[in-house]
Amino acid sequence: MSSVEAGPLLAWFSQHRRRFPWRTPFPRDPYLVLVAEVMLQQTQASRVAVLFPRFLERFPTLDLLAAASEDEVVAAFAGLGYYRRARLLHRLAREVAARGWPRSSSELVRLPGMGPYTAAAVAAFAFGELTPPVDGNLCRITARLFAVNSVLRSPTLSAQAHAFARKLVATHPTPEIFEALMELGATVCTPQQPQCAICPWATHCAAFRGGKPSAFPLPQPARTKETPTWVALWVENAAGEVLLRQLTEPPLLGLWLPPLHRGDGDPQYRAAILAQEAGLVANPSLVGSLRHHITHRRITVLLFRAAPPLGVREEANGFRWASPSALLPTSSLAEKLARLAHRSRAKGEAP
DNA sequence: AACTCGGGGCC
DNA sequence: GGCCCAGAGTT
Repeated sequence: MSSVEAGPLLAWFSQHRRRFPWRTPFPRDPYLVLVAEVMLQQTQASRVAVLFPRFLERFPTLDLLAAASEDEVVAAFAGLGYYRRARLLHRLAREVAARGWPRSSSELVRLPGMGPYTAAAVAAFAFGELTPPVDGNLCRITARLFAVNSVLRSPTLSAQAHAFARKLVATHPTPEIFEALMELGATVCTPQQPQCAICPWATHCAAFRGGKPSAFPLPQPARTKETPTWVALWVENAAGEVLLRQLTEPPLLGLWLPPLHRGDGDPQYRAAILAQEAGLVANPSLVGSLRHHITHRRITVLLFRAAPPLGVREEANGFRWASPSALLPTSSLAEKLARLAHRSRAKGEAP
């Protein structure tokens, strides 16, 4: 590990640091660090930068988050994905509101939603602890610097990354080192086409000297991919409300969406089943399709439209009417479906 | 150790 | 298209 030193990294970071709303001076407000780090789990910073301010406006303090209902918290997470994070964040807020903040990573890691990475990050950025948060960036940098033949999230590579960061921070004892490492990984030592020409450590990097920096870490084993077809039913009443149903199993468990049929069979028949379950007599008609990706699934959604029931605003079991702006736990899929429904209506297709 | 869980950005 | 992202929980 030898000649790789923190100095060049910190010098580079001082010139190339990106501005993010959670990057306030150290030590940071633990609540801000918490929300940012949970959102950043498996989510690119540019994406979090869009939704982080909205969430903090909705829940400015940990006590307000703890006082909210779980559904309100999940609704504020809409569009971020991995909604289990929102539920765990809510549980965590209630524990901390009741008992106060643990200040060490070894205690933080026992809280819901806090794994080794997030606990170390909160401890470092909010409380000054110098235990390295080991994330994908640090692991990738470590794999390249030392030509480690491991896949990204293997225990062996994580251990080497932890040891490397610990040596670095020993010479410059500031949590800024950890943020600089992540920034280098996110903007220079990137997964594909790393920018070795501007890397402060290129001359010390085994992967760079070997000529193929992107060969490290080793590629992940291929995932099996599914390409299911879902059927969705769009029903809008005279008040402009849309019929929604809560999903009772993953994926998207607990979220409110237009009624979905996620089985197999003839699409028109599946749409008729949805209409029947919703207590509708109208015959659904196809209005269009869209693609949606979640984890290893590449989903085609066929959207059908059906007329609302006349008169009474009935809500069959598990269904409810809601205006598009209603604060319900939902997915970005809901917005895609709404856009498709309104496009098709604008083109004059039959309701 | 292997799976599951969203969604978007980037090639 | 395929790959990956400031991971954690469950089996």
